[in-house]
Amino acid sequence: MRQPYILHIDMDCFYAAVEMRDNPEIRDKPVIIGALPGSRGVISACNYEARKFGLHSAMPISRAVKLCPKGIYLRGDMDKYSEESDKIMAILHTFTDTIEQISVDEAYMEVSDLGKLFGTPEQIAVSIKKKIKEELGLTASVGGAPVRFVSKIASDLKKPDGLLIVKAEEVKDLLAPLQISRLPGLGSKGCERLHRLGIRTIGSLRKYPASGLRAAVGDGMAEELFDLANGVGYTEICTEREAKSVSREYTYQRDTNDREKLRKSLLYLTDDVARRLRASDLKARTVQLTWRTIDFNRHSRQKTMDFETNSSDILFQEVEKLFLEHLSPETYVRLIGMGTSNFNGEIESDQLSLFECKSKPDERLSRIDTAKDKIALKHGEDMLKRASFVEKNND
DNA sequence: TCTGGGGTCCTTAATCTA
DNA sequence: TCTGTAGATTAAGGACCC
Repeated sequence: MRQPYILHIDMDCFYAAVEMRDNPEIRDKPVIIGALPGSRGVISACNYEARKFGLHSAMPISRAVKLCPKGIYLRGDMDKYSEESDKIMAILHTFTDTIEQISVDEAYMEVSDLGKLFGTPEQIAVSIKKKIKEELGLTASVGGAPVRFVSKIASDLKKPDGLLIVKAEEVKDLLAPLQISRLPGLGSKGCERLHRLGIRTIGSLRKYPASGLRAAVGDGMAEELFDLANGVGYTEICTEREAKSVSREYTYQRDTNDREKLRKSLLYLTDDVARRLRASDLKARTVQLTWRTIDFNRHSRQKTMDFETNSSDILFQEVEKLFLEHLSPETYVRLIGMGTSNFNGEIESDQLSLFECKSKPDERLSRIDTAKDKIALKHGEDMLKRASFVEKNND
């Protein structure tokens, strides 16, 4: 049987790198992409200059500003990054179609069959890096291994602009000294549990008595951890992935229990989700209302309908029912969101739902109070801009 | 002190159904 | 028809990932 070999391609601080390429004057400064100072939010990406100040992705922006007040803070331009991402994927597709895109800046590719055409995995990795650099002015780190998660660890170990090719017989030695947090699926909670057992490195996990680990984390989890520690993991590349849910959420700048404001936000969010469902030719059976209370706890209520839809009106009716039923007027909310899932059924795109046929566009828009909102909705402006507009005007 | 947004998958409990 | 049970499905929340 053919031995798989997988490359993991990961762009270096992607959003920040695109901005630095397009604005050379900020190249040597700390560049932070994410929420703007003064607002609620976190860092999406930052460059290595910013990291020197202790900044990292997911850090609250308020903390980032304290650590690095003179940084260049940018909201970021997802459309631009998405275009760049398409170009990167196009470069990867010049080598093979066995590619699994994980996010805008990351992908796995299977290269074991490409020897005759493009050379060894190392030669392919070098070519990919060179092409991305020459054609897009960006750097990528590439890791290679017979197993997916090891290729990812490899690319990560050599960041930025790195390359590490791991042979099958080298996998165990590479993993042994690394922290268990490098393993996929082990986040802060999982690591804490293992740390309590005295397990800190992947090597020590490998040597831990099986019975003890089973008792601590359960049979299934223990088996999976042993596999990972021994370099055993997924090798399949999934070239096509179907969405299982589509959702949208919004965090208020100030916590609120204003029913009309919450309802209006839900309407915007639902309309956005429904639009995306229609664009993807999807219809959902399950509707979910999500909210975050001031203690930062998340809550959700969902309902599965006996029919499927992508109609804004019907989805809003359902999510509004959940809202009225489960979110008490006394509850202060910091985030509200709606989601859809359960896309099982066959799509008949020419079959509009009964409700949608009956509902004229202007009737839908009449739910929204201001003329400005109507224009925004018609022109498909970004939902968050609209939501913050409503927020400002309601405050 | 402060903690986004959009996802996936897993666990657990409750409910439904054969 | 009643009861118990096992398995499937649904709902809610937790953990994780980028």
